[in-house]
Amino acid sequence: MPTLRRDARRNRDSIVSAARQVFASVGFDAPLDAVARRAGVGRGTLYRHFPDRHALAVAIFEENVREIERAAESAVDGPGGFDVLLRSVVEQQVRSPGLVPAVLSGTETSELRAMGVRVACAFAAPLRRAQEAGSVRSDLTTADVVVIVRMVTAVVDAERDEGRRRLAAARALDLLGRGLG
Amino acid sequence: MPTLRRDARRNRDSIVSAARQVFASVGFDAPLDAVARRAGVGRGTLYRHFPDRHALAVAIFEENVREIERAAESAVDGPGGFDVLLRSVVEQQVRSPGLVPAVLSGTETSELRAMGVRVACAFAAPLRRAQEAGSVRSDLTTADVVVIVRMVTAVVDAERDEGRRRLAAARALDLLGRGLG
Amino acid sequence: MPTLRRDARRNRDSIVSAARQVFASVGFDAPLDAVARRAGVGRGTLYRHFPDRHALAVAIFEENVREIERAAESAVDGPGGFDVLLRSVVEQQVRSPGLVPAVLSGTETSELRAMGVRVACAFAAPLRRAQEAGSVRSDLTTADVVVIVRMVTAVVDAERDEGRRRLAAARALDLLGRGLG
Amino acid sequence: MPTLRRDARRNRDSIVSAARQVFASVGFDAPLDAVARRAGVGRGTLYRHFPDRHALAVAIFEENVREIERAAESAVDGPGGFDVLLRSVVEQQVRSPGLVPAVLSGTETSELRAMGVRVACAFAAPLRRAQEAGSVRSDLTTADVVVIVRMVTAVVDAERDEGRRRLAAARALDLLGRGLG
DNA sequence: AATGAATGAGTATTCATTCAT
DNA sequence: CATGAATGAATACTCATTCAT
Repeated sequence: MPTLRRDARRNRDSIVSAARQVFASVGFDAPLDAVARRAGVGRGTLYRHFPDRHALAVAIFEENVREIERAAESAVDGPGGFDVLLRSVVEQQVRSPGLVPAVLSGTETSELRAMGVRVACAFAAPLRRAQEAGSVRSDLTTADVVVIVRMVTAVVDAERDEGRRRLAAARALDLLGRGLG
Repeated sequence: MPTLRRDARRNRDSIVSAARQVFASVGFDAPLDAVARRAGVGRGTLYRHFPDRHALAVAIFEENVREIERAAESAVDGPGGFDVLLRSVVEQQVRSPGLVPAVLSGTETSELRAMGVRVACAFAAPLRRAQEAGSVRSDLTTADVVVIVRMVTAVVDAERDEGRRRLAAARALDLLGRGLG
Repeated sequence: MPTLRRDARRNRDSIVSAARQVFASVGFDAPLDAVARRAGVGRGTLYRHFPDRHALAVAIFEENVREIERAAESAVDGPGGFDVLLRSVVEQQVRSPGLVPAVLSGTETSELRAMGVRVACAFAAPLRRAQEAGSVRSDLTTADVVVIVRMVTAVVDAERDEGRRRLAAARALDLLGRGLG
Repeated sequence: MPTLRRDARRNRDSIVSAARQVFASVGFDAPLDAVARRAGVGRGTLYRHFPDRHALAVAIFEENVREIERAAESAVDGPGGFDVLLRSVVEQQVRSPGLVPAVLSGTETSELRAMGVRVACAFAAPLRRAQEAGSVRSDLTTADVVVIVRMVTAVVDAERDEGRRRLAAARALDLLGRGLG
């Protein structure tokens, strides 16, 4: 469905946005009704756009991934691009609570797996440049980057309050950056 | 309940063990019925021992924490004790899948918080010794250790198969140990 | 609506034909959506032509009844006309599966009742001729003919496959024709 | 489940009885809620006993078939046993409206097929005796008997009112008994 | 006029929790 | 005490019908 009627598009967007908020405050197992209500649409409309909860998670992540891809394109230049990109991804996680269970329960899904690949790809160039500049160890792969994001996200998601989430993220990045030794 | 009739004790243990298995294979949101059935007890019995799902999670973690405390006591001696202890905790996570949602959804609970503290305490002496020996950076706190465990667990729990979980754990520990730079 | 714009007419026909197929394969309680989709029209169009499921059933039966009336006109001549007509009606049932629930649930409707009357009328002349020739017992009424059709239909509709439906019809007609004694 | 707790048994029976009434007055597609309500039990109880609508139909038919089997046992004696048995089955249909859709929609099911076989078996001895006495044509099989029952049932179920149902049954039996010729 | 998006009432279904046996 | 039957609130989901485009 590349082209969607204007109003349908608006509804779809409302729903995804509502899902973000509801999942953030109630959890990923929130009633889908609550999502529909907050989006201001009927049950059926929700179901038309997203046949199940998982489809909703995919849509949310899709937006996140796209944002990461955009960030990757802007940040390609210097050797510090990797760090900037990583921090922007972490910041995204700080502001998007409640999605970890979605990731975990859906690891199997090919869609989510594909998104992981896209995130890895987005990091490819900046990572290479940083490694060439010597600011990142040379055996780090893009798969490792995804792992790193996952680690930070886990720490972040242990907190509710945004400020504390940001603090937790910083500490996690610090531990990761300098190593334990 | 320090003293429990022998058979009641056996029931309780069956239930916790069943809960481990069920949560591992179905997920933490499995029907409690499934737990009771696998434990071979009636609904009422499960209910008598554990008023709700959370109590079950606490009981499971209680066993885990106790195991950690035991490991901490055995490993106090050398400067490598910290590393050994950390690895044993990680190994425990490798073998206990499906509990992350429990941790995440229950972070607020005082019981779980208390267990975090106990884990931190268990690490206190080994950590201090490792820092004195210079094998671990001196600004690392026991709270950081809990954070580290959380990070590794998140990576581990992205996999189902035990072998892959162990591999994932190793990579996460490697990233953490040597740092990104 | 005797006069209908050419394209509207085509739409209407597509819908009735689609309804036949869908009711046959899914059952009379199939979603009307499925009918619209198979007809290649929008929901609204289906709705314009047929305000509800019942109207659709009526339209299908209307075609059937008209076919019976045509058959009756061609077969008026000989004393065997009754038998030929009855067999052609039965053959129609063999080829139109899934309509029994429609008949049953809609017995009350005046439209369907009227159609029953039309079927009875179609049989009037052939029946009289057959009775005069002595090949059909004289106390048989046209109402009985409708009953007979219903009986055969019930037996036919217990089968899915067209071949078996035809076989079942033959057996039912045989039982009816020769009596049990 | 050969032995069922006394109260559970009572509930089960209430449900089947309620289902009979509800299906008779509302139709086989009545909301299951209505059945539960009329039985005076909760939704869950209905589901515990009967996982779906079909299971309910099977239970109803089971009672019917058992009644037929009992009738068959009492009526074995004379050559008129066949006729008596057939009439008692027809009378059962007269008093159990609304089940035809159930039969039709479930023809495929092995349970229902098995019940058809049981009905056929019940008729075996009486049929043989009647054939030996010459009161029933010799090529009639027990499968034909099931067909006959189906035919009568179809005619009966075209009426709502019990009196008219009985009348319709009589006419159908008459047509069948004497044949059309 | 045709389309298909939106609506929401109606129904199915699950499962935590209570309670009779 | 243990059991598992019963309950019903909560939730999922479908689909007839309306209506904006």
